[in-house]
Amino acid sequence: MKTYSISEAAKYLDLTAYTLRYYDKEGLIPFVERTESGTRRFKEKDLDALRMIECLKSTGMPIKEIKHFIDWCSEGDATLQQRYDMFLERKACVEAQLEEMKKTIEMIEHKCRYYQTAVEAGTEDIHKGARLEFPEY
Amino acid sequence: MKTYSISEAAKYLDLTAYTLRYYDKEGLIPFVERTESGTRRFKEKDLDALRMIECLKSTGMPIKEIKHFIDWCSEGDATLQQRYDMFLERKACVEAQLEEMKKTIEMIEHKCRYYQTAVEAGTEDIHKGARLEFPEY
DNA sequence: CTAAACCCTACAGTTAACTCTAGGTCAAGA
DNA sequence: TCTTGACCTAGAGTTAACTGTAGGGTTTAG
Repeated sequence: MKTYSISEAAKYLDLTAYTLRYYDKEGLIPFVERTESGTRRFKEKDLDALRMIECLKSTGMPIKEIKHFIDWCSEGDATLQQRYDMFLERKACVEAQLEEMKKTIEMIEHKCRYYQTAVEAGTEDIHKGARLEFPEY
Repeated sequence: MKTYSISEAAKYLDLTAYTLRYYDKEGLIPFVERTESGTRRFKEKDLDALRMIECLKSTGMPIKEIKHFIDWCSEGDATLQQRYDMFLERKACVEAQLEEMKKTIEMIEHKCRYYQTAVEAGTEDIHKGARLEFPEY
């Protein structure tokens, strides 16, 4: 079965070897095995788990909470409900973030239009008389 | 014209007074005026500017870069193009984030289905034979 | 008039998530 | 054999963005 060194794994995951050692120290990847001399060997399955960790991280989940999930995984079927609840909560969280992001895009696009007009006119004064526009900033 | 104290402003913006003082120290809100005795008074317009700052922050823009934008605003029409470019870049950035978030939601939803089935079955073994499913984590 | 509840600054402390250094081991090529 | 490069650990350092403290001034309700 093909395995990867820490720097190869880092490259595939777009992380650094430092980061992977840090994750290991924090208990996120207890399943990564070592050679006799102590070198980590990452399996395909380990990379998949790390992709899941990166996914959770991208939802804003702190590393300590991700560790709880990893611990639950090691504890087996007794923790299935916790893990299910966790993912439901993550789903709600990320969907809320999505809504926030839509509002952000609205505001940014508004500003793009504002500045496009201003650049064309050569001055911001063109917006000074507008009723509900942001005047500056 | 109605104005707000730092703690009132903090309340409306869902921030703390500490954070507003910190933003001031970092040069994000040079436009906020003071009373004779040195107390900050926030105008409606200042709150709008702060909402824009929060918007930029939510796109992942660091405070030092937001300060550049604030500086450009103070420099007037000569910096319109920079500001326009900045918002175009923010737009691209946040749209990329949106795409990432869609992938994240996909993965999380997959896990929700995975664990729902497992909880119903009382064991994760139900997924052991699946071809392209993640086996664990 | 006084006491509580604000406000201020300067600066120290915190937290998360890395990031790097020092000092050492190990495996492969010239 | 020797040297180069990748690996290891422990632990220190960094960075961003707050968060809190100490010491002092001001405003307002009773």
